[in-house]
Amino acid sequence: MIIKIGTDRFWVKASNIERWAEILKSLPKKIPCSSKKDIARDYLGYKVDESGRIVNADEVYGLFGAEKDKDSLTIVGCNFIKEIEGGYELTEGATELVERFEHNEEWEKVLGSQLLKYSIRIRAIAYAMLNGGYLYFEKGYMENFAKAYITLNNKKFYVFSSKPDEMNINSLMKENQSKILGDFWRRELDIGDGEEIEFRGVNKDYPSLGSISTYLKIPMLLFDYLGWIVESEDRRYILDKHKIKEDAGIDVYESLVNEADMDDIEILHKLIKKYSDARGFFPIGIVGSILKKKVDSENTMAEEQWIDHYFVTGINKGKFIIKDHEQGQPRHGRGLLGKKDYQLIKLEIRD
DNA sequence: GATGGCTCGGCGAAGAACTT
DNA sequence: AAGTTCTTCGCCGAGCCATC
Repeated sequence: MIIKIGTDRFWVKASNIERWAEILKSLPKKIPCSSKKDIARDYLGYKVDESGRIVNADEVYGLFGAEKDKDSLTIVGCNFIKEIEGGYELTEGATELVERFEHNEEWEKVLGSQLLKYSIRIRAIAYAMLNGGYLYFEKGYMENFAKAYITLNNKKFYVFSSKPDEMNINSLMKENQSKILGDFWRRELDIGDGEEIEFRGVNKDYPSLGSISTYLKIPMLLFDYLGWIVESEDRRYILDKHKIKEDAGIDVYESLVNEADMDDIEILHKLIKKYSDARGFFPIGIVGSILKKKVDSENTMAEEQWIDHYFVTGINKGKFIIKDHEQGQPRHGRGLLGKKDYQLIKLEIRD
């Protein structure tokens, strides 16, 4: 599947982070109209020039999501507004943003989270900064974008550079295309887990690099404002894993982090989510077995012992609290410490 | 296959910041 | 002060797609 990537466009003034929330607030949930231009002109009061183009169009176009045409697929923006029969509608993310904005309830986090979910270039940068890479600014955060780079796997990516012959953001986006596309777009676009994808430009093979630093500095400022950016050592900046997990949500975090870089607790969270029933009970034998294979496979301790040891140690340290337990079916495997009535566990994990 | 409208993004000018 | 690099801004040519 070839996915075309349009230029990432955000609100125009970097410091004006309310702009998108304000725009979305003024739109109805369902917008009957025939084009983006109509939304800009009829609902938002933008001027349109004599040849029919929206004046100052950047911040409008960035709000839209993916567009499927006959045989091409283009991601044009952050998926706040999407096309439906007879017009457009606000997405879940947009509705939540507006709601939180109206009550002034940490709406900035919702905005940041949406960018992490849907902006491909932002996902590429966040991916690098969460998986062992760091962003280097010679003179301090957001100083001199042209010289800033991200180091990942011993390679330097000049992610804000518009020079096509440098290692730029397009090179970074190629590093792990599948992960960078992410589950959110996958679900939205109905692209299977195994399906190969490739990012292309809208008009050319490579996505546009024009004014890339102007555009990308806008979310970089938002992330700093949210406290997501930390300086790890001399001018090397990374994303704060805990804050991203807390503020943007565990799903967003996991969609950006390689399993190899997750710790046992993160993987445990993931497994519990996958294997638990609606009440939150999960089969400890099954989850424990997968967990051992993922985080401690070379340990020669017998699996049953390992599982008991892992959970009992956690309980004794206060990291895990058993909220409830019950007997399961034979298919649920062995219970904790071999006890039948501890086959299914409901666990609280304290980070 | 041709037409026309709608976007996209390239480009260049001008402004800002930094060097020499 | 003049040159140089970095950044922003906005115009408009041209590519893309829908429609006929």
